[in-house]
Amino acid sequence: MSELEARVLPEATLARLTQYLRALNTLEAQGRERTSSGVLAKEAGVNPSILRKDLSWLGSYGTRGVGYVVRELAEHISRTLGLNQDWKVAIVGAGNLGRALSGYAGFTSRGFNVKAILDVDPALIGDKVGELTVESIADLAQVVAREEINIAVLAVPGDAAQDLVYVLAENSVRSVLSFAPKPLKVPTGMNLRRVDLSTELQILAYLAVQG
Amino acid sequence: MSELEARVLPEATLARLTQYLRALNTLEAQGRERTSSGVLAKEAGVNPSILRKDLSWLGSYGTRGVGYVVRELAEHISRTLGLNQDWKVAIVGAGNLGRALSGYAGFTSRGFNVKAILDVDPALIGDKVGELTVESIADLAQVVAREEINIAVLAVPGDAAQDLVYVLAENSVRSVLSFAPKPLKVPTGMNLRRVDLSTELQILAYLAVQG
DNA sequence: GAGTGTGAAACGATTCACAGCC
DNA sequence: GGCTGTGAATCGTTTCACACTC
Repeated sequence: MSELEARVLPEATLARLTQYLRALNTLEAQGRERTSSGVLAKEAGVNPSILRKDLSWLGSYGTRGVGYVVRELAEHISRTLGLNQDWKVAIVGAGNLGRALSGYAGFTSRGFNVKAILDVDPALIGDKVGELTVESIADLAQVVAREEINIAVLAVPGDAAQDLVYVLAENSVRSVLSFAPKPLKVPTGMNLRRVDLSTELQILAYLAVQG
Repeated sequence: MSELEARVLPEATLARLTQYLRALNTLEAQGRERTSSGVLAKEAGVNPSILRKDLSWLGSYGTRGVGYVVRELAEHISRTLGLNQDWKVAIVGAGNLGRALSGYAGFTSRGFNVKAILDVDPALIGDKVGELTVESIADLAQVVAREEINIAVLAVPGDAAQDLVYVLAENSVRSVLSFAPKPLKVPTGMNLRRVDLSTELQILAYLAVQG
């Protein structure tokens, strides 16, 4: 049951790097050319110590006694995260959530382009969603090839999700973000991340009871 | 040691308990009355060892050499998570995401009821979203009181989110699930959890480059 | 024999604290 | 003097392994 894959960056570091990037953009928008781990950490909502440790995975990009050059550091993190290339996203599932995600700003920024939206339901196929037209999941292979999809977002009910993971894998989609409430098995070589909204609510409920 | 010591579940355990609950429901739907840590762990996508350790926080509810009674264990986890009470949810932000969430099954199950949806934009106020009518954030205090809201879901742009956290806190909403891309400061006593969709995509992008 | 419950070991992530450099 | 970069200490989580119970 090895999760395998020699991963260069620790998972936790990876998640924070995206926050630093956002914080650096904010600082740059404010006209700041340089920053320090203290300032940046505050903006990103973490402590300076872990920030420096995280950055040390990328090599030495700061100057002792001075700090970091905002643009330089942002560029370097971007490159590390693979954000200097274009990502083509397909949304699988054209229900409420799928439709909302297809237009969601967080999904259409920084190199992520939603290129297609698909569904199984014949009643939905042909519908316009923003600039896209809902296509059939039966045509997934063609859609993936045509749009050169490299990331899929699964916004379908739990039962359908597992099958779709395999279909996507067969069509060389190797990165999937799932909103299905169930844990999914993934073929080796596929990266899957889950966002589980009802789990989040349940955790809040517990914390509220404690509070 | 002390019996009076507040027993707080580790965060990681808490997140998994919700998965066990879902797995138990699946098993119950299959007509199974009893299960073991092995079977349950497989269904929940974790290893049996951590499952037993997690359950040990709740006390001893299994039988050695036999396993667990499905319904009994589910009931016990439910109670621990505070799911035996009713939770009244307000969605703040009636854009695409807010609308989608208000009808999302994961949000309307297991004791969570979406009771209100609010926005700042006068153009949206009065709109129907499912059975709800969009109300003004200016009326938040009344809405919270009227519907006895105890959880808020923030589906607004990043800049608006921080102010809203304070407004919610002033109105005694102590649990918030935020979809804003920024880390937010929270007043003491407030529980906030974040779902950051663009971070998830960025992590996938990195993993894809690695793989 | 089967499977739980739990100390102890291993692992991983965070924080501390300071040497090194500007 | 100020701030980075990083080993060492700490803290939290997961895995192991086995005593114990049915």
